Amino acid sequence: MNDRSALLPPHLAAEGTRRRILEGAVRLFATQGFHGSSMRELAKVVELQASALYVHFPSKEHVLAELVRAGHEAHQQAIRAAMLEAGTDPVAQLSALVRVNVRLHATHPHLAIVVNSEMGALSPDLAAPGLALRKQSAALLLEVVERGVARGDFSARHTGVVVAAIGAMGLRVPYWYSPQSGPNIDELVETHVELALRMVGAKP
Amino acid sequence: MNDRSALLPPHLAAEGTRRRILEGAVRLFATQGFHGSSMRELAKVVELQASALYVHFPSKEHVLAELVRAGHEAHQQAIRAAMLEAGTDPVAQLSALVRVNVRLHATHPHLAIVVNSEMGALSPDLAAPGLALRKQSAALLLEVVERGVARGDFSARHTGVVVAAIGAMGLRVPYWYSPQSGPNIDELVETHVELALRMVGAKP
DNA sequence: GTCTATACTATGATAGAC
DNA sequence: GTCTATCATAGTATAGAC
Repeated sequence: MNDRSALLPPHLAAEGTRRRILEGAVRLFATQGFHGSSMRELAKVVELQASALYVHFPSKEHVLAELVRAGHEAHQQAIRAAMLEAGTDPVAQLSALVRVNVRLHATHPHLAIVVNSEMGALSPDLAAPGLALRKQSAALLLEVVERGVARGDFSARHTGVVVAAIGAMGLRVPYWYSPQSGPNIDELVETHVELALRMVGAKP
Repeated sequence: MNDRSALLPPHLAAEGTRRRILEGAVRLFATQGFHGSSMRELAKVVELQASALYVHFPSKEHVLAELVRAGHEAHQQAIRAAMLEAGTDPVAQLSALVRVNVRLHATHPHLAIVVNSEMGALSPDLAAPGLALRKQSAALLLEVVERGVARGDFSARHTGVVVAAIGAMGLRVPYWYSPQSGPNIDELVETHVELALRMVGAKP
């Protein structure tokens, strides 16, 4: 987790105070958790009175919901773009998915942590859209791997476990990676691509 | 996460009401988080009044601390036993570490989730012992992999990233795995061993 | 849009009877 | 060891002035 990395994806539709609130919230929620952060704390970070927050968001939960929504949207958009460029080769498709997933998690660690760790604090209604996108991404990764196995490009046997493991290593990146004390982001990404290809048993 | 799996490791030194409190707490903290659970909720789960909890633990934080302590101790004990049986072969050592790590996470999912997700809620004093054990386990895994590379058994290049990825896939197991809807635990464990060996580029 | 003031509730924790 | 009753504080959220 690096303090200088982008807090929010660049295309997030929020400006001025609303954006500053979201930036404060993503840092607070990532480090202390949603339930471990209060509206008063958030107000202090953004240099407002707590009551002023309610002009921009109807509740604390809606602040989290907006972060989770933005995170999932950025993720889905990145995946979609990557897949369009990847062609039909399973090796290229898997590489593209891992590449974009790890890069996003490494460049937006706070948001990734909030999306991954704090989504359970949302009511079912507010969590549903994110869960749907998540399911979709997982299914896409599984399809790519199973198609690779069917074509003979990959040799993995328990594809469900392999896909979970590939997802896991990307998911955990924001919890340990720092561009200061490790490889740069390009090396991190390409190492993960190489790992994923080994995990599915891609023909060398 | 499976409701019927063991909530606490069998050797935990707690009986009677104290143990029931810890069992209720590990379920509550795993599903709602430490800050998302109240002492009144915990009391209701254990069928006590909230004030009775303070006879057994001086504070809510100490309940969490005891869970975290027990989790780390069980983990370290299991790793130690596995390494003693593994001999000097890096392949056998890495296999043993992954095997025991994944098995523990799969058989005690609630405790694993609490240890991994809620430790940040502890004050530095109460978190320190756990952090030390964690660092030790991570260092051991890194040593095994680097020794394997030095001996020519493994071919991995960025060992730090590879070790983080191997740890990540084990860490995430309790968040997705269910013995009902997937492979049994033995298959899960052996699949992870195979994945880890592929990740480090073990000679076939 | 932001402020001050405040309502209302939930929370961690304690006191004292049994 | 557990109960009822209670305290003190912190929490989310609202009202109304500017």
